[in-house]
Amino acid sequence: MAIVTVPVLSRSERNAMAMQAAGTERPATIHDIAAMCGVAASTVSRALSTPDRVNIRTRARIEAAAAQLNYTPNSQAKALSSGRTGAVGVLVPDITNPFYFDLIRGTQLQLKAAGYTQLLVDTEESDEVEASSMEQLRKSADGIIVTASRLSDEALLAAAAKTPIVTINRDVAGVPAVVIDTPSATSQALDHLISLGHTQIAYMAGPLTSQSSTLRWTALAAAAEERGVDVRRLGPFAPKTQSGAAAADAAVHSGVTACIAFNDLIAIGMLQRLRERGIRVPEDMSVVGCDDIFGADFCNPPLTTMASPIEQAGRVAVSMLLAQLNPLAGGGSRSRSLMPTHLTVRGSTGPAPAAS
Amino acid sequence: MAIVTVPVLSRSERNAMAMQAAGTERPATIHDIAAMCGVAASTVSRALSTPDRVNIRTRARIEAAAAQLNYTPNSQAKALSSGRTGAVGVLVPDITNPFYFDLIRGTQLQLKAAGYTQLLVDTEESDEVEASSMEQLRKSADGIIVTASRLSDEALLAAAAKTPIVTINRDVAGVPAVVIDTPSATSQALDHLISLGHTQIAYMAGPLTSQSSTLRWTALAAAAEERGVDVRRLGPFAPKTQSGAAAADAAVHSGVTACIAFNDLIAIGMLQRLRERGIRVPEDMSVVGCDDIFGADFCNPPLTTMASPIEQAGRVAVSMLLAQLNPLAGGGSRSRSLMPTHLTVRGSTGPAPAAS
DNA sequence: CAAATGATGACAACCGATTGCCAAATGTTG
DNA sequence: CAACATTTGGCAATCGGTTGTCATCATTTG
Repeated sequence: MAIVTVPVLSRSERNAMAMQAAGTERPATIHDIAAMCGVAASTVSRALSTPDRVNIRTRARIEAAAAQLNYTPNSQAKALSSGRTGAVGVLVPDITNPFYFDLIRGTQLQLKAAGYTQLLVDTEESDEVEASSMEQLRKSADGIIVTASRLSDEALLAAAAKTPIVTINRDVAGVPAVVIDTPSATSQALDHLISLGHTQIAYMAGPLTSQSSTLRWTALAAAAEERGVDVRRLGPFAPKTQSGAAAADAAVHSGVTACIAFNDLIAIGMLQRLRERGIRVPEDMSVVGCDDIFGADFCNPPLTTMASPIEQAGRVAVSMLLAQLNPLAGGGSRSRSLMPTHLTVRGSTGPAPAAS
Repeated sequence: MAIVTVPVLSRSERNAMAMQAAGTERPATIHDIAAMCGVAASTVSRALSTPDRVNIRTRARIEAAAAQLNYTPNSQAKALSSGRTGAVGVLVPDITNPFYFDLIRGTQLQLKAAGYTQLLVDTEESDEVEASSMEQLRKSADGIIVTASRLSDEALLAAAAKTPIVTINRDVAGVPAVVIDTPSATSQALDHLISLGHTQIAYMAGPLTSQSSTLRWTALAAAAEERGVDVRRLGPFAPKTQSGAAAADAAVHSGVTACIAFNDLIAIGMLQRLRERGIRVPEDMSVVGCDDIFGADFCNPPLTTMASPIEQAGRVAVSMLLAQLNPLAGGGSRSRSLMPTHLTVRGSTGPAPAAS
């Protein structure tokens, strides 16, 4: 029986063969550069990451070779040895919600500017998915931005101990957070409605698990008491336009003349339903939304809403996270950032109808 | 001078110390499992990835240990050695555009279902950013979904030779593609307008680099000739609501009674501008959009538009890409998928005004 | 009972980078 | 010119897995 000797191939030989076979030019590695320059791979690594550590002449040679081979470091390998992945996870409860479009845009822009990659994850409004995603991201991302978390305070705190985290619209002591100050805008909305003569007002609540909704209601109820007007809470309603129909019906049935919705989606859904039912906005019913999402300005009528600097919130969250990741840059990173909001009055609010 | 002997620590010892020091429980590795079960790390690897290759009893022990340690494989390391990252890049020209929201949702859902991670990248409508992103993703993703590419046919073809790619709304021979059949819907839109008595119609074109816009215009011009009506092309206009103002003015100035916009954003922008100028829709001017994005149903008036199965297109693109990645599953993967569209008539189109 | 067969699991190389440590080369000073 | 200080760059271990190869052990068969 003949013994077939299989020649042992060096890395570059194999690479060359692979290229020949597949026609697919394999990305260059530091070894390729090292071979080309006649130095060790470690020197190449240093030349590119710690330039001072390498003679300026060899560095120049290496840089030239790198450019010629069109070298780009393999991020996987980098991540494995250095421990940092250059990626940041962004968790949103529902990509469908336009609110998060602006947020995602903000994080995306800021992350890209800092050379990071964005890993977008839809947690489907589920705390379980959220928890498992975070666990997963712990290894594949350097940090996580969690929006409108559905997790318990304890769970969030525990997670924050393991991974750098910044939350958005979820305030837990000990976890850096960006909070959009809609509760204060809620009072403005109430004053706006009161100035229009409304005294019977409803708050169309969001999900029970939403801290934002709770905070808004608390602020609203306090302000209402203070001002001596009647504000009742209806719902909860899912933050989708479809829920707007139920919300509209509930509002009409309750006899109020104005309502403040948890968010613009519900408000826009209400507008549609009210129109269907022949109830005029704002003549018969005033509607205030929250967030000023895409569409709030061109719906019918245009929506009076509490404008949130959503995209900016995303950017700030990224900045806070990056400050946490690279403490060197100084500038003591604040652990909490409150984003101001303001009321944008459009066509969906008007004077209260004469008492019937 | 005393010689201090630094004890050499084993991996697990170091790990233990790190845990003690930081209080941060480091994720378990196959080595931890191996140590716990008294087997080699490679055996653990096989037990988890090639179960048949390992005795059922040891496998059970390993699985138990893995569960107890709450083991999750490190995706970076996996990617490094296996060559596959479990991630798919999704390139969109502009995250701002609501069209891509639906698309992103579709890809996200389908990718997650298949256990893949989505890497979202905004190419900012720039061919350079697009090219560099693709080069970057070549190593950090198993495949790429490119929407409305700004690259040349050659560049796309070259890229597709190096990485599995599926394009959306960009048809290049040799590159798998999902194409939304808006050109055919354009003819339907034309017929709809003709049936309403319009004879002077404008097409508000999108970016010159957009193949979709060109194809729609070609189909529209052909259909117009066939039917003997006058359709002129105006623009190009950027696909943003802000461009709608210019588009509206151009349409009015050209004297047409109806226009078909490249997409809903332009159409919605037009509606706003026309309203500002006191031009009634649809009494004075009919407007047709394209895509049926979020907001098209509740703008004022609701927009007649060519409805695209956007989310579905995203899902199909993912399926095609995954079929390309795992050819084993059989089912000869088609290289081109045409998504049907249809006209959704709402309030923005009406009978042509009596000749003035 | 010995030989052939197959199941099982350990060893070690490898993926592409980073980094501590050390030796060689270079430069400086007395 | 010797002694010492500094660069400079290579070696090798490491990150956490995967996978080819091979020795070993148990089982079946002649």
